[in-house]
Amino acid sequence: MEGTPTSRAERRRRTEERILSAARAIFAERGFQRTTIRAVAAAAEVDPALVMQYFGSKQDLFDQAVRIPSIPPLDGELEPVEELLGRIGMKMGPLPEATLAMMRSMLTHPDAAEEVRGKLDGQVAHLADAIGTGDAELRAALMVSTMLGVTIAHQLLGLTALRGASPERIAEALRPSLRALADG
Amino acid sequence: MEGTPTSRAERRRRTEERILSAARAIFAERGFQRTTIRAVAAAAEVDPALVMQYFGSKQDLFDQAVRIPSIPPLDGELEPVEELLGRIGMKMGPLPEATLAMMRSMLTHPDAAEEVRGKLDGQVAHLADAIGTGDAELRAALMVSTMLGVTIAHQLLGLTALRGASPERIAEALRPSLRALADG
DNA sequence: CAATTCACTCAACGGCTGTTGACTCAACGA
DNA sequence: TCGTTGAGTCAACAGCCGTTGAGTGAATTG
Repeated sequence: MEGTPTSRAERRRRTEERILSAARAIFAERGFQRTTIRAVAAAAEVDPALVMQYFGSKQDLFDQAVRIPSIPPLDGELEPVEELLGRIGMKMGPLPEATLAMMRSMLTHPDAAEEVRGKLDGQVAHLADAIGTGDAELRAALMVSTMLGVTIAHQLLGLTALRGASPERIAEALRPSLRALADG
Repeated sequence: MEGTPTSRAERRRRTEERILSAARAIFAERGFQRTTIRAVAAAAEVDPALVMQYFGSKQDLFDQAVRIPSIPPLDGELEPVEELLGRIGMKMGPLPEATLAMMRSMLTHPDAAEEVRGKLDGQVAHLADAIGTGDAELRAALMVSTMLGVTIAHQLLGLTALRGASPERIAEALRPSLRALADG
């Protein structure tokens, strides 16, 4: 009926995306070590060997599945602290699976640890520039660490007191705390 | 020369402690999954089978090595927020290896996750009582999450900006932020 | 001293894992 | 139409892991 609904290139594209999607989900749920090529393949309804053939190794699969689009934080235009405080809510909402996978693995997978550390160091430097005064770097690091801790407690650990709270309420309650760090 | 420097009971006690110590160190450094009975045995200079014989299973070894003395938080006497803020410094200093092992594993080992979640929930409830007003539980949870985040960033991830900072400086910089959460 | 207990070792099993190479067969190009 | 490409499968290998059971020899007990 249709003229080739499944070209070879199309099929390949879709299968690759199915594998990447399954990988993201399972990496986010179980972390790097406990994620199995076989489990990813099963979730993608594909033979395990195909995953290897397409992505080379488990580590390569992790790299490609979990690579974050990495929206550069508006380089050049120095985002003021105020606007960052306004964005808190977004960071509390449902995060991309790639980010969750990274965070899930960062304490037990050295590569993930280095990747996250690098990204956080970048955020710290960016924030410290916007703050400027005295021990800006330390306070910026504490702001980033705070966001990290709340995200972990909320999304990864599921602290009881946070499980029912909406991103907006969390962001609102958190704002004075972060402002106290941003100022002196 | 000496009269029985090594009684049977003594030898056993020391060997057990050697195994537990090695287990704590490796669990803290690599987390549950990546820790090998063989690696623990090697570090304790003992046959892997002996670890099994003494502790039953890897999970049991983890439980016993990582069990925290669990100083009850002075039940009965409601510790005021002020005193807790004073204790921040201690929590930033070198933590017991058992605690580090627990934290290292909490994102990838369900049992560790539940244990940590339970402990943190307890701290939240305790703190919320001391706060009292309005949405005390949410703000208490954010205080605990902040401490968690800073500890992770400092001890487990090694954020560059935090690596050179003394516990006292971190505690001092953090205090206004936590006070903002404790008040309205 | 003889019998027993027990700390400790040795060698192996069975399962799971990442990874590989040979194979099948439908889509493709000439 | 026919040879080639390439998506996808199948079966297996090799290594590591938790765990086990039989064994050894020194400390203990009577």
